[in-house]
Amino acid sequence: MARKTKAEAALTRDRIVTCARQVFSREGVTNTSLETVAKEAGVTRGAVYWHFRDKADLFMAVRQQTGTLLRFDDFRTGDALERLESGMQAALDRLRTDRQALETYEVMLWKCEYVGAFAGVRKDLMSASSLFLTEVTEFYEEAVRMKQAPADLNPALAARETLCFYAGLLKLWLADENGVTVRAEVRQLIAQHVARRRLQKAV
Amino acid sequence: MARKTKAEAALTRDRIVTCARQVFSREGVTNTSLETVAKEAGVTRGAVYWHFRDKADLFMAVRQQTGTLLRFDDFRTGDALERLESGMQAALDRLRTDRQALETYEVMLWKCEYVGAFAGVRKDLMSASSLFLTEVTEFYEEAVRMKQAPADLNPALAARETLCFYAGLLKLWLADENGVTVRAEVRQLIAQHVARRRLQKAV
DNA sequence: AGATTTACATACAGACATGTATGTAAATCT
DNA sequence: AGATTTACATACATGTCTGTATGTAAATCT
Repeated sequence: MARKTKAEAALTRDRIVTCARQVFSREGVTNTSLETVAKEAGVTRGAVYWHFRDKADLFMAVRQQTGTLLRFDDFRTGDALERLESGMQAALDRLRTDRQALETYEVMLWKCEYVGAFAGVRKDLMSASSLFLTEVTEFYEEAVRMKQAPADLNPALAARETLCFYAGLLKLWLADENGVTVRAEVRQLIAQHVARRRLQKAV
Repeated sequence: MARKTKAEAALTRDRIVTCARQVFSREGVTNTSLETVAKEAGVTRGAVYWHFRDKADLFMAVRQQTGTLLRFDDFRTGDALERLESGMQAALDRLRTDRQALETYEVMLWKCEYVGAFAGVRKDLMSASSLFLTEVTEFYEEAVRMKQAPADLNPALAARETLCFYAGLLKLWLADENGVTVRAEVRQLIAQHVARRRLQKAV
């Protein structure tokens, strides 16, 4: 077949990744055949195997194309607790407005089996969790220093609770298509979670 | 082949379910072939198809064999917040001590793709979440009535936050094999989560 | 401008899974 | 005790997916 330009090849690759995400989201990662992905992208499996070693590799590309959902360093204004809240709000906002992010995370949290070649991905996710812990612990430390949080707040432990909250929120939000459990009230939920860590005036 | 007694048949069925759980846990639900399950159980696929319609049906049986992790009605002593905490502590305790529960929940949360025939199971999980919300909301309502929680606590919203916390905790606990993120401190985490809802004395 | 890659499409080989149909001997029913 | 089910094992028919090997024309390199 006629060789494509580098730029064209890059487009092909991108199309494959995009289609892979959609097919993964429809049929689940394991049930997805590379043939289906290829057809959807208007190429043959040859192209897929040219750009990616196997399905796991393609899955990695899907994740990278979307990138990280939660990026605290995008928020540099406000106190530590405000930045924490903004970060989480932005993450959940992105799920609402960015279909690509929505699909990617639904695949990661509900439509992927972390076994075999994918077991490593789970380690990745846990690394991301560790990073989250580090950052949020710092937020809480700062909040305590600045007297915005009670002095007896244990930053590391509080950060772990926030991690659980965030992880569960993501997972439930994605499954809650009817908005009955959490989707309708995400903003309040996040706000409340952070507010509960703020130092209360004596009653 | 020689026909088995009703009791023997029941044992066979149970063995198949048990082995299915183990194989699911090793290889993931989708990657598991009924042939593998059958071999592991010392039978042929014939036996599997006799007892179960298909893999989804078998998966349901695996879930039912383990049952519900969180059962608040096992705890009838103490105030509402104590019962809430006991319930969650017991659930996480069970994961530690009950290998069957551990495997089942690891399969459900990390090794199953909720697509196709399994999409319905996800609805199930969301129904369980709704039930959780109902129960926990009642706990918080009671806590407010009894002045154990601040009067301005919104029970429904607080329950949703607790649901997120619990869901995330389960998921992270299962993945945290090294105990670096949450496993080492579950007890404190749960205690802290509930304690934060308790009415604080004025500072 | 010629040599060399590249970016795929096509073809091949093999494994594996599923569902059903059929057989059968013993358990259970009447 | 005979008729009927039951609890499987066996056999069959079929589809699907994977990975690799090979072909090729145009892009890129020199």
